[in-house]
Amino acid sequence: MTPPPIPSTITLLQTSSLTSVVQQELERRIVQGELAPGDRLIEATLAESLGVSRGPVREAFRMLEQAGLVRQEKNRGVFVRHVPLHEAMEIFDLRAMMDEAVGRQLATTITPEQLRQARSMVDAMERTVRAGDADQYHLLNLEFHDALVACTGNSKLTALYRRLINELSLFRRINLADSKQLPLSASEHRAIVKAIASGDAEAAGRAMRQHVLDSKERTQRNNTAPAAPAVRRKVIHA
Amino acid sequence: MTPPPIPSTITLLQTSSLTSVVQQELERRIVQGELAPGDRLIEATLAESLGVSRGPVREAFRMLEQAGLVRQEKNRGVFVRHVPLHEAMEIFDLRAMMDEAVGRQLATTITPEQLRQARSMVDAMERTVRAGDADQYHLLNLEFHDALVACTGNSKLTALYRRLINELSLFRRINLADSKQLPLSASEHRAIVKAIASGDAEAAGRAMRQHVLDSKERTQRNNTAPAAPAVRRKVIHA
DNA sequence: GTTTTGCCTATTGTTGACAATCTACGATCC
DNA sequence: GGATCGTAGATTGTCAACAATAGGCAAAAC
Repeated sequence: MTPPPIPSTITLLQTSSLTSVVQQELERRIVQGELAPGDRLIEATLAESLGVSRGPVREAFRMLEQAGLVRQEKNRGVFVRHVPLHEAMEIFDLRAMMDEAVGRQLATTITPEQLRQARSMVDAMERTVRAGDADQYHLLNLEFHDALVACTGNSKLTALYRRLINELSLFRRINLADSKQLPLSASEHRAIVKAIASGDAEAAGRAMRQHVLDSKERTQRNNTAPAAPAVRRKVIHA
Repeated sequence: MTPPPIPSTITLLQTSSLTSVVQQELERRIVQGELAPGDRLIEATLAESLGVSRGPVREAFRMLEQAGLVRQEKNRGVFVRHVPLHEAMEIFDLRAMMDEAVGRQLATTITPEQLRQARSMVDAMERTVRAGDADQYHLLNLEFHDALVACTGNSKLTALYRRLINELSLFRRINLADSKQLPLSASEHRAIVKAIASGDAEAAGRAMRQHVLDSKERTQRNNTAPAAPAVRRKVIHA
């Protein structure tokens, strides 16, 4: 009778359990930085603030743990995970691997429509560079890479890629990169799209791989103690 | 007073919650095939048979869901996941990617001890080939590749790799491969170790990649309908 | 003054009960 | 005979209560 009974409401009730809602909300808070690495998540507090009981919260914790966003210590609690530098480096290596494969594949399989979208995203990034808006650039950068991965149609790859990006967001000073380096990053994006458009798989793969490894390099440098000349700091192991 | 209070017992109690035990047990049953794709897991039944309440079972379900081993339909239940051919192919592509990177890296970083172990595993596999024990070969094969990945020291990579292998075990007829092909697979392993030992990164990467892609190819062939000569089947999209 | 010991509180681990939903089966109607 | 509806049983979703553990604080011992 009611033509469009707002199917979104139906699917919402069919798919959304309290657990999944809590999981998504916590994931959002963690990835966006509202909850910082090391923060402790208290079941009862969260449950009350979200208006649910502890059960769904605990189940959401178990999901986030598998996703690598929190760490659970028995009888002690749940903490937002701390991603150390060396693990961030590992993740960059994995990204380099994946993005190289993405570039290679897209060089031969990308559609005109996808190419058009990629170009418009690069355009948008160049505009934010000129505007000097580093935060916005960071967002567009994530979207750009995510879109390219999604273009491959490999859902497994896409899912794993997104997880890695999520985890990487737990690494502290990831992109306080000087705004000096934005133009460089943007031009690399331009080159990537060009290589893909040219249909040269090897070149596209190389461009993607190198872009990620450059990003890794920059992160490495920005997070390595400048090491005061003659003084060596005491190293504290976690 | 008690000299060795069996520290394993202590760590066991410190780390093991009912949830984690249930999770491990279910994972074992699924990966080893005791629970087959499509099987329904009933909370109350499992809880009773394992001697726990439904809470820990539900939490374990949530973990297994994130690991890709089960699928949860709201209000309908939890089912062992069905990995369709196309997804298995995606996983093989991811493995090809990862193993190529593993080969490249190990060519320059493998230690003499690790090399010795790899060789002894290849020896063992060749013995099972001569004995015609396909099941045992399959096990050793998994161990061999797992060991190589672990040798890289990249824990993130290792964890993801293991997850993919786990999921792949949900793909039905994965290795009913004719025992005719075992010698071929074994000789490829020999070649891989040789390439790694030679220190030639490119060659080692190629050998690993090709080995996985061959495996993918064989799986593809074994699972594609023989296609009655002149008749073309209607394709059903999921 | 320092260390040890024993409580006390906050929080997590686990359980059982209740409410909501789905599935199957049989009765009713056409 | 076939389709629709309604009811019953089984199963999941959610909750609140109980048990067990960890961490802090104060009193006692030295």
